[in-house]
Amino acid sequence: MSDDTRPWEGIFPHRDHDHLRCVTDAMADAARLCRARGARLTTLRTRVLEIVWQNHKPMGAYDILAVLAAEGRSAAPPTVYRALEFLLEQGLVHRLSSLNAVVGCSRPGHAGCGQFLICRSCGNAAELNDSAVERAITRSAASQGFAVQAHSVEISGVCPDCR
Amino acid sequence: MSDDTRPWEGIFPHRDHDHLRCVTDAMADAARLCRARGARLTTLRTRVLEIVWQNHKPMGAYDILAVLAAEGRSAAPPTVYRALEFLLEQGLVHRLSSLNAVVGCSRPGHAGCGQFLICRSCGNAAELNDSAVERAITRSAASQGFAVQAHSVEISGVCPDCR
DNA sequence: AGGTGAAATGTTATAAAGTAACAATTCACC
DNA sequence: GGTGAATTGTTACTTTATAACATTTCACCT
Repeated sequence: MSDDTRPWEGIFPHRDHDHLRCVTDAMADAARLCRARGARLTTLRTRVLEIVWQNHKPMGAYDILAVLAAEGRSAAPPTVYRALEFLLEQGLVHRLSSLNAVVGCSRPGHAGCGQFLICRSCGNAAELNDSAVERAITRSAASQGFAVQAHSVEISGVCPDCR
Repeated sequence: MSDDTRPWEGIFPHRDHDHLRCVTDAMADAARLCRARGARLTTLRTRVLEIVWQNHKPMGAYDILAVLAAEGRSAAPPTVYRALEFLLEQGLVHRLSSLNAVVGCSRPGHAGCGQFLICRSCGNAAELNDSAVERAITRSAASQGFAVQAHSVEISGVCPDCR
């Protein structure tokens, strides 16, 4: 079964996973996608994306701002919100509205907006992309005659490592 | 098939539905549930619930505050947030984090936290309670070894009336 | 009925999250 | 190198939410 036909399920970030790999992959994906689209992944936007990818914990705009400020970079709220706006448009990060925070997209360039498992203990979040969930939601809305434009699924609980 | 075994699907609020009935039912349910639980549904909390039920549009805390203030009642943000905290605990309203707003629970006293269809055109929101969606989410989380404590499903689009 | 303590509400102040508006700078393109 | 659009800097502000403490109300007891 090819990677494109099998529903992609995702994995909760393990305590001992190779996170450097997460970061380098994410940055490489971002660069590739933006180049292909003619979107400008500037220094600032790159840095904000790196900060978001520091770990798998959803990060608030003001957390990002604090990191930028600590680096001596001139930064105010709009600096961060505009960079995030770009990254959201490009599908490089996702916004978790239940946390007022963003997290790196683990599968940029692919369709679907994912489901998010958020651990209340360690704070990590995992992006799933379960086609059964997507289908159930699409069907449920369709049964009401409702035209879906976007949806968010945010699941709060305790991850395997923390149990 | 009884009402308890059939998955309850919900209905998007129709333009011409009998809204007075929505309100009286909701207030009666709330009174009954709180009495049964020994929870104190005070005058203020009752009034806030009525305001939330004015219509099917999710309402922000400061919108509620404005209504209370217009009625001459002494009100500040904590007044509203505390009333909402109570109503949320009792499952009488739901919070839609994508809108920073709350909406009346259309099936108080029943399990499940529902899925929400939010119309971008008219602003109305409908609570569904699709067991297929619930099941898909539960399974998806379980496949990751993730213990679900709560989840939210917020679906944005266009309702049947607005199409 | 009056006393008592916990729950609820009032009040003031402040924190946290997000945006508007305009100036300065950078960058792709010519 | 010149030009205009996109990006970033900067200031000020709006919206959303909470902390802390004072006051009032209410169920419960005697």
